[in-house]
Amino acid sequence: MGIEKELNQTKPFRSEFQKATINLIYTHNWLSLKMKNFFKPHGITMQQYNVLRILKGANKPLSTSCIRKRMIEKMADTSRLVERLSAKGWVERVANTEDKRLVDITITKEGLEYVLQLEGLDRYVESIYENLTAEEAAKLNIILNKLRNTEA
Amino acid sequence: MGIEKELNQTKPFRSEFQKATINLIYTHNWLSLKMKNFFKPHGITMQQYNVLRILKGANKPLSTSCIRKRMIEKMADTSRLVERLSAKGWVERVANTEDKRLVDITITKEGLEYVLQLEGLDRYVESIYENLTAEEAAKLNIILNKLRNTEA
DNA sequence: ACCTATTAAATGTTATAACTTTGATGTTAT
DNA sequence: ATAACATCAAAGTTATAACATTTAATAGGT
Repeated sequence: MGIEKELNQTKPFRSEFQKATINLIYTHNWLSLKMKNFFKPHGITMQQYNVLRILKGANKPLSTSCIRKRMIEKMADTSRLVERLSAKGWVERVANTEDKRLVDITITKEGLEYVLQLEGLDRYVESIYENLTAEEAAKLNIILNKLRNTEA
Repeated sequence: MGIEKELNQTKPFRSEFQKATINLIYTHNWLSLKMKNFFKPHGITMQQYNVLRILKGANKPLSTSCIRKRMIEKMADTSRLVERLSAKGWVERVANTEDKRLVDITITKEGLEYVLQLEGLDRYVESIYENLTAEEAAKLNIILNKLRNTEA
């Protein structure tokens, strides 16, 4: 049964494809609720954390649009998201000298410390997946990539 | 590579679990963008469609909280969602006589016609999954259910 | 019967995702 | 060189998801 039961569904799914659609949305919801609750006491949203991690990983200034391209969930609103991070003192914005349309965004020392302080996240993520073996997680990754038609 | 490449990521993932987390969020986003674009020309959101389908499947009046429990994405705001459906003439609200706290919500004839008119959705969903075999979709469902620790 | 706790729906509020427009640069083709 | 087009960030607007509060009704314990 699984998902049908959780949604009180009376009729079986028409196909495994239809079921997978519901299952993906439902599981994403289940997962992101957990993640959100993890981040909440730290005073940061998943999106904001994502941007800080991108800047940390890049190790160089990135433009707003460049950040958006790398975000897990693309947002039309990256400008204001960065604005909020800047208000918290976690990033700095400097106009790019070569292309005046661009704004170079850098993570500050405070922002870096903030991200590092959240390292407990990795352990938390592992704990979420306690029901799956590494092989199953790998299989999941392969199937999701194949679904989106990219190489595994 | 797969997801790392799509996000311009420089460093590999720490584990298949971490990768699966990103992959689930990213794939959900990819999927729901497709779904949203499918629904948009029909003047309805995924959430609203979900509620109409729940009412169609139930074949009897359901209370607001009952609908919320069956929704793929639970919303605190089901009251107002139903209100919007009612404004469009797709559902009707009647106070429950036995328990006056409850509101019985029924799908109207117009709402039913509206849902039926969207049946092309099934074909569209199948087309999204053209990269996966039915076996792979089934495997995906089993892994997702196991992740959430429900029977497959 | 009475008090308390619980449940349901609606409402008020806030933050933000989604969409659109604007204005400033930059690029390309003629 | 210039016109047409493309790109980028920011700002305006709107709809709504998220959170908290309110009001009403019911259930449960004494």
